[in-house]
Amino acid sequence: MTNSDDSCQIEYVHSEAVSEVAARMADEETLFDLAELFKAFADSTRVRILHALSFSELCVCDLACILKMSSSAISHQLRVLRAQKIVKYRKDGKNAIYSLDDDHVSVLLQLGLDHLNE
Amino acid sequence: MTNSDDSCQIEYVHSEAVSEVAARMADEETLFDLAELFKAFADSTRVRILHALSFSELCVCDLACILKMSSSAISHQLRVLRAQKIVKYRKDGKNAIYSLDDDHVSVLLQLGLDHLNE
DNA sequence: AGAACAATTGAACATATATTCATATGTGAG
DNA sequence: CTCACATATGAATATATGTTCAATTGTTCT
Repeated sequence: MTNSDDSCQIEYVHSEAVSEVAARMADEETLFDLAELFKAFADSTRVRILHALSFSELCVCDLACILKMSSSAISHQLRVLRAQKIVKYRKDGKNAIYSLDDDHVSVLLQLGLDHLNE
Repeated sequence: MTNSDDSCQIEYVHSEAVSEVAARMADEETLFDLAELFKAFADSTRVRILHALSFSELCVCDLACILKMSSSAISHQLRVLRAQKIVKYRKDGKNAIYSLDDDHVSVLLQLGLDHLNE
């Protein structure tokens, strides 16, 4: 006998584990936001930007120079990173000096690298 | 005088910081792989799968039940997670029982949640 | 062997997104 | 004020990606 929800045949699966896990799941909005956060790290240009900023604060032009990309492309990506509060910046004359927003960011990057090297 | 590389006007930027950072940058391949890793976390379905697996090992059908999605959709996403060695599985009769591959995964998820709650 | 089920996979479609190009804004120098 | 420059932004395009649907594989049970 299948459940009316065709994606869930409750009679056939590990119902104890399922109900326990279902009860402990964080709300969807939180997990959605978490995915949005990881999306900010999910692009090689942005990862390179963050990796560069883990060594020193830098302006848009510096980043463009280091990554050999246009300032426009960098600026678009910094917008994504700003939106997730992953980087912050201050204005210094014509320049916008960017830096990592907090320690979580370096730690996340390092943890990712650790995973790759396991 | 601008550099021949139009994305890099070395005379105008913070050349000390730029050259120091450029020297310390990890190779592009590593950073590309790091972005690929984060991509695996950059989707709300996959985040929900991983969050669920952080409580208990589960088969595809269990996950479909918990997330109220088709087994096919879940399976496609598990493929992405397997490719990054984020989840592992064992066969148990008709079922494939999935679990998180290592502790890094839970730590990454938790660190992400910490960032959201700051 | 044949039926039922779990899981996987390929193709297709719809949506999201990264870069480019053109343009706009704001700042400092002359 | 005007020019040069740094940065930001909107539109457009090309590419990547998530889900659905259909079909396949592999297992258990009779």
